[in-house]
Amino acid sequence: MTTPRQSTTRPPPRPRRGTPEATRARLVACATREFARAGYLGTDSNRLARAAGYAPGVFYRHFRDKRALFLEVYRHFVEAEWQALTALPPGDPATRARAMVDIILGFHREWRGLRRSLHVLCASDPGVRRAYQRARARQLDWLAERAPHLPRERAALLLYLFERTSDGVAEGEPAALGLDPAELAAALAHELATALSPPAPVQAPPRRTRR
Amino acid sequence: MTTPRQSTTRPPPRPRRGTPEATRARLVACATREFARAGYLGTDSNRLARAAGYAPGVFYRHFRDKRALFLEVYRHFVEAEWQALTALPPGDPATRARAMVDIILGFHREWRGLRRSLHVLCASDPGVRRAYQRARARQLDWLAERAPHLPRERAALLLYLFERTSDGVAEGEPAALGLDPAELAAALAHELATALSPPAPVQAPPRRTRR
Amino acid sequence: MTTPRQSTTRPPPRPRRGTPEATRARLVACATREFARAGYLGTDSNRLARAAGYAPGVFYRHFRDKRALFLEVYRHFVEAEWQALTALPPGDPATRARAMVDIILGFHREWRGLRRSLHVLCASDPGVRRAYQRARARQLDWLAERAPHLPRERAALLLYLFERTSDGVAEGEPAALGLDPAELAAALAHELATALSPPAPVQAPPRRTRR
Amino acid sequence: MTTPRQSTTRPPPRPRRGTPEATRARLVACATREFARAGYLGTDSNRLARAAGYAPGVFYRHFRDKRALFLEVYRHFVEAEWQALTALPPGDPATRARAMVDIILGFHREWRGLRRSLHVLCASDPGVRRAYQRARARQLDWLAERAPHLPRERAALLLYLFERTSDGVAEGEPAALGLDPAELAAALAHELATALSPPAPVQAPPRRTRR
DNA sequence: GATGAATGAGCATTCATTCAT
DNA sequence: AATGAATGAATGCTCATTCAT
Repeated sequence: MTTPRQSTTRPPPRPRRGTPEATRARLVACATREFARAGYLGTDSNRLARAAGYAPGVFYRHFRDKRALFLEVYRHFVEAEWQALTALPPGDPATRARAMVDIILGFHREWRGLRRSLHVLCASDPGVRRAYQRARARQLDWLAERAPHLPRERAALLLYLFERTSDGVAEGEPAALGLDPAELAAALAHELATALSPPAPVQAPPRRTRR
Repeated sequence: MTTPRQSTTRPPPRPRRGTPEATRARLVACATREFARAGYLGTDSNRLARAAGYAPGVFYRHFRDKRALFLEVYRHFVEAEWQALTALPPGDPATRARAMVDIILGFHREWRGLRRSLHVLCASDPGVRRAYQRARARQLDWLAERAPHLPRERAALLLYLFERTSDGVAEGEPAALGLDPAELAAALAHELATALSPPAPVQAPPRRTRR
Repeated sequence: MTTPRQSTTRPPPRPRRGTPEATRARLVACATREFARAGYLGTDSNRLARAAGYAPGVFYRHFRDKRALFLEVYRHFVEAEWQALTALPPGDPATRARAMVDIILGFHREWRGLRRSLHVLCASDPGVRRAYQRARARQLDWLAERAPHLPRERAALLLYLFERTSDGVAEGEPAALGLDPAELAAALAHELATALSPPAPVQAPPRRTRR
Repeated sequence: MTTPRQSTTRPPPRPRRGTPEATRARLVACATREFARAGYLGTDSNRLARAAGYAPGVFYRHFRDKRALFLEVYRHFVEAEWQALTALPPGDPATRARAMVDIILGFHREWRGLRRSLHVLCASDPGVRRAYQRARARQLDWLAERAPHLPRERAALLLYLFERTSDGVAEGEPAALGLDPAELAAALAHELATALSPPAPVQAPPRRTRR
């Protein structure tokens, strides 16, 4: 999942008594595709194992249950997005912000099915909710570090805004709302650039420091 | 559902040969509680009927399936929130914005369980997704009318921001993120007031790059 | 059901507090159509009442249960076929036999759906089985009277042959078996004519008593 | 089902991780008993699995649904009857005919419950109807081959006569009709012997109008 | 007599999970 | 480690029948 390309991968090469790590990795990789395609509720654990070329029982030797596998998949997703974002070369805030927006929107669009599954599980499983919130906290810490002048609450709003908007765009909501997705992306980039910019340099005349 | 008070109502008074409308209403009311309590996936149609004091078969006389009932419940929720918001007395933008934020946060907190169910369904049922997007479009239209100077894209961002933040606050995420919910609410109110205010009065010279 | 014509009858005129007999008759008439159309298992008792323009409860005021209604319908069917057969004008055996075959085949074809329902019920309900056997005994008595020279066992075989063949033809089995329905009908008529004919008048020399 | 003996077998020995074939076979065997005992409508897939000593889920690993299992059972029945008939030693027509009648009557009596189920399904399920007609066509072909002088239509009548009469005898209809089952069987055997006999040996000049 | 809301046992089917092999 | 047959609780839904109005 290093790349969001939803490769039309052929049936996996097939293992045969591999290392636990390899088996686990294969399960995670295939589950990612399955969850993205059919959703968490639409995939049964037998299929998950079969998709990776294993018998049903293998699944439970490597994961406590279906949820645990999903959490692993989610972790990978977060990690991949993270990598993509932090791999960005330095540059002026506007350019960087734009690039980040594109990455984020791309991830959300590409892995829409996974995001849906995440919503289902966050809404129905406290454990996943916690894992999700942990990831969120990590993002917030990162953002706070990058923009020390930004109040933590405002940073949180920014994250929320990004998350919800990205999901909405990925789901095609702009069309349903009569909006231009490109405009939405631009507005998002603008918000991010503003937030990441140094606090408004010098003699900001009246109180309009806000953002 | 005129009030978000989640009354810990005891087993419903119990009917006995009521009108179809009354039965339907009772099913909707009890289902609201059940969905809020146990979640969409945590109840089945039999239980929903029993919760309202009926036998399982009754359910299918009034609703095609569980989803149809949920949509009805959701419609009620949207309507109630709507009523509460539009019932607000006029006043200066800041005060109004604050009141609106409180209403919205209140609804989301009170009906957290319902919101979770909504997320589950939006993520797994295209039909509910559509219904949800319709409600969203309606809100956007309303906002656009109230703040004609606000570009539609910005209005959409505002809605997204509100929705996600409200859900987050309702879920207790601020604590997990080391944030002060009151601060978050204040920031939200500030955004709303700004958006609803007339477009920046006079000779705002150069720096008004706002976003 | 005096005539097998499957009239595309419009929705019944609708009653309103009629005599018990009229209601009962209406239920029987409409049930005949419904059973013929959707089969016994494919028709639920509510629909049966509704088809006749009544509420579900009415049904049980006039019939003990669905089965009882079917028995009534069956009785009508038997009666109608009977009437048609006994209404035939006298004539030479061959002509009469042919006419009878045509009547019987017509009835079975027209009321194929009803026959199917009869098979379902005969096979699963001892009560219906008994009613059916009673009707059969009556036919046998009639035949025995008409052809006194015919051993009762042979008469029974003739009845069985007619019943099964007529059902088969009505179901379109000849096509599936590579047979000509007309030939089948002719053969049937031949059997009947032979059976009804006086015992082979004169000096039948060898043992070729065959029928 | 090699023998029609309806052994009053006790609860099956019980398996424990058998091969799919063995499980399937066990399901078929037990379903045969269940269908014969309680009828097709009188059992459900859960019961069928339990009767074979399995949990409900097992059923669906081996059969699409109850109907598919029944078709399998029916196939076995047809096959068994077939085997019994074709295993008959050669001999003179009359003796052979008598033996065949006895076999057929025996099968129908022994598996009366199965035959009832077949009637139910033929009358309510087009798919089973087709399977049934295919079996019928096969029998007809066989008969046509054995008795090449017999017009196909007459052969069909013979099959129909046998089927219906055998079912009737198995159901005890002779008693209800005041008939002697032995006589019926004899008459049946006579018909068969005649049909199977070579076409009337020598100089039968005029009277052979019989088809 | 007629109504139709309500009943509730029943049924086909699924699927996460276990465990003997 | 891997297999896959087996589990069984759970779920959505139907429909013959009842009975309060």
